[in-house]
Amino acid sequence: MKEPNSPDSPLADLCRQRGLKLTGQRRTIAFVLSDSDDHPDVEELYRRAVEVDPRISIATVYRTVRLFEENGILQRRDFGGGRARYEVADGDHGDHYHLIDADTGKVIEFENTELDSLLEGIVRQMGYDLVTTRLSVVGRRKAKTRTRD
Amino acid sequence: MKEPNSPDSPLADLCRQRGLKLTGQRRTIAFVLSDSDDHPDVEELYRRAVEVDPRISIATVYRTVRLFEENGILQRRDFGGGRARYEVADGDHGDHYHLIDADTGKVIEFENTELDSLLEGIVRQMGYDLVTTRLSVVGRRKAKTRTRD
DNA sequence: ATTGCAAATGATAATCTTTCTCATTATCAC
DNA sequence: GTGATAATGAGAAAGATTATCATTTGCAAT
Ligand SMILES: [Mn+2]
Ligand SMILES: [Mn+2]
Ligand SMILES: [Zn+2]
Ligand SMILES: [Zn+2]
Repeated sequence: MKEPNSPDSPLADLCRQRGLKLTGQRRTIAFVLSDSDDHPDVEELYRRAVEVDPRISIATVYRTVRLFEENGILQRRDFGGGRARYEVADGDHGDHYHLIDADTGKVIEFENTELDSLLEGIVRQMGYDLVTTRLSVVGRRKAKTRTRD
Repeated sequence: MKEPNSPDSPLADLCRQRGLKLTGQRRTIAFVLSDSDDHPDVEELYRRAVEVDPRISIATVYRTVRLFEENGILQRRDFGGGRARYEVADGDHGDHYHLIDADTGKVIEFENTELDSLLEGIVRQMGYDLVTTRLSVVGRRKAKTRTRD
């Protein structure tokens, strides 16, 4: 039987670069993650992975996101819904923050270098080196025009 | 049997002001919270409450912190340890942020008005009103002097 | 002070997310 | 290809929080 030899996803390559064993399941999950530009939780990743390869278990998804996070491939996020959410570390965009729409739950990303350096400076002034910034703001869309009753 | 008529804690008064029924358990939990200046989780609150009044259950502590949070009396915090932590809203100090020592887990509070207004401005510029800021930074203490091996 | 009723409590079961266990399977260096 | 080793699948287990329900309690009206 011939292998189609389809090119691996960027994350699968990263996986190999880190010396991690590249199993079929990891290849699938890496592909799904490379293909995502949102912030899926494990349940959602599992759904997407099963569509690519049905012989995958949710236990492996849990294991894989943990492995990828420990190896700097993924970033874990907490938007307060009780389940961890993930996104690719160093995708096309670098470090960024998240604004969550209070009414819809929609996640909007933003960057701000002034915020970066302000936080860095505050922490330094307190005698610490900044390791991690965990920041998300919840906002409600401003009504630009008053809606009539 | 005469009641000592001990004065209620600030939080118990707040509880009454909000029209919440002031049970013995709530009085105890309110006292414990008023007496705390750290960020205890429910398990820890339960331990402290039991020392004041042993006839209290952890279910009631869970219920009460939720009630207090819904009524703006408590603020829930997430420092990433898997359990929610609580502190009095509008204690002697107003809104503040948290720096967590990466090595010891110690929580250090800080305020910064520049940070307040920068976040407010960023969110406004994106067309939203700021509802909640969820921010904690993890830092590692800077070694001021090199320790010899 | 007593009564009555709605609300709160205690004990424990259930839920939800994540991790662990262990027998089976697959990867990859040789 | 073979073998050592690591990964997987299925389900149990863990840990935090919420739900259930019979019993108790606060408190407002009498
Ligand atoms: Mn989801
Ligand atoms: Mn604790
Ligand atoms: Zn993001
Ligand atoms: Zn605090």
